[in-house]
Amino acid sequence: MARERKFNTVDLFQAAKQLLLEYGYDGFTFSLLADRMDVSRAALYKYYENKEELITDFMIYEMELFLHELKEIEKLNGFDQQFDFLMDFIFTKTEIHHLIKAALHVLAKLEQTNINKEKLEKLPLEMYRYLNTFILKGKEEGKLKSHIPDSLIIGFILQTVAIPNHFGVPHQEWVNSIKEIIRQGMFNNS
Amino acid sequence: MARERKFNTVDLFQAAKQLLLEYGYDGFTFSLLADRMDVSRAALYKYYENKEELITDFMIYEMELFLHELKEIEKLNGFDQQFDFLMDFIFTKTEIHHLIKAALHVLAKLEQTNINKEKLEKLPLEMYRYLNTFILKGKEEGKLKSHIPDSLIIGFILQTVAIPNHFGVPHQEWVNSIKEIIRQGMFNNS
DNA sequence: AATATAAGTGACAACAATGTAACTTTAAAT
DNA sequence: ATTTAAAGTTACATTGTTGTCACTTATATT
Repeated sequence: MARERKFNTVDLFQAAKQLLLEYGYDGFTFSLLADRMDVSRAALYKYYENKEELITDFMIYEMELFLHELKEIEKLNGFDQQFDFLMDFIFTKTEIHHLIKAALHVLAKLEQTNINKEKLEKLPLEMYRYLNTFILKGKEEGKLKSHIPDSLIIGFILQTVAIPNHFGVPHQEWVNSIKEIIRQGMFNNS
Repeated sequence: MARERKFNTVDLFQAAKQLLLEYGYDGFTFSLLADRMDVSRAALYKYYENKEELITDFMIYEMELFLHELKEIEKLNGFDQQFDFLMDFIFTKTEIHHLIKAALHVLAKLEQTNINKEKLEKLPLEMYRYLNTFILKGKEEGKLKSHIPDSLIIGFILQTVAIPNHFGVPHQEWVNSIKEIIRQGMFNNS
């Protein structure tokens, strides 16, 4: 008994993602999104009470997807292979880093009453906890230095994707160098 | 023959800095700044044509200050001491990292006509060039691995200040661990 | 004391985003 | 064919920022 929908949620999130990466959280508006979806602005209000709710919904979707894909790591044996997988994986998902940052930005402003707040707060922690088991494995296998805090190891690895390649070093060389620094540092052994 | 000024540029920049870090570039408004300075909004327009001009002026001031203080590094002898100085220095100036990011954000939107554009573009490069001589020294002394791109080494070091310390690791342990990772990596030698 | 002039203010129009309410359209169910 | 209800649109009031202009205030110079 209802009319056909002009757009689906996945397409909407796709467009929202592009706009968020292009304009940032503050630059993102319903007008922009409505235009891009060829739909009236008011139509969006049928599904989302406001910008916050739409964006938090989108972020939860995006981070769950990321976490789901990350779990492929379990299929690999041994820490070394998993380390390589993780590094390559996050470099195919550089956007997630920006989105997580945006998520923190949103969280700071979020109304206490927002339904999504709790869920959105949990997801980064879940990711950390998940990666933590990976770190633990590395330490148990004697691969990772045991005296370095787990959270720093995780943060360090995730942060590398945000290093700006101002001078256009070729991607593979860039990634390989980063892996080497993480593994053995940038100093020569003396 | 003129009335006394209610505020000076340094105080203004101080307030602007706080507001920028608190609200981000987009959240920063003349109303906010005027309120904080106990001055009418229109008064600000006597000195700056718009938000862009004020913020770019401020950023140039801030980055020049940073660069100036960084040059203390020249008083130290040998790469090892300079490395330590640099690491400690950027950790006393974590805001500069956010400001540089904001600067890039501004640059992207800046009108071609903006007088400050050229100058603002040059400063990060100047900083890179300056740090580059430091990197070169490390390579010449045989301390730094010569096959890792200079720009990555610099970016890597600068980026470490942005790693979020979600779990509140004590500052000194945090910084020391970062130094160790940068120097020798997070893997055990095998 | 008079004056010139920079410093500062208040008020206005223009613009854009937000959220809502009354309306129209479409298609499935009866 | 009629009804029903969700999908979508148009139009409006509200809010806040922006930039500008005419105006007032204060002070150094004459």
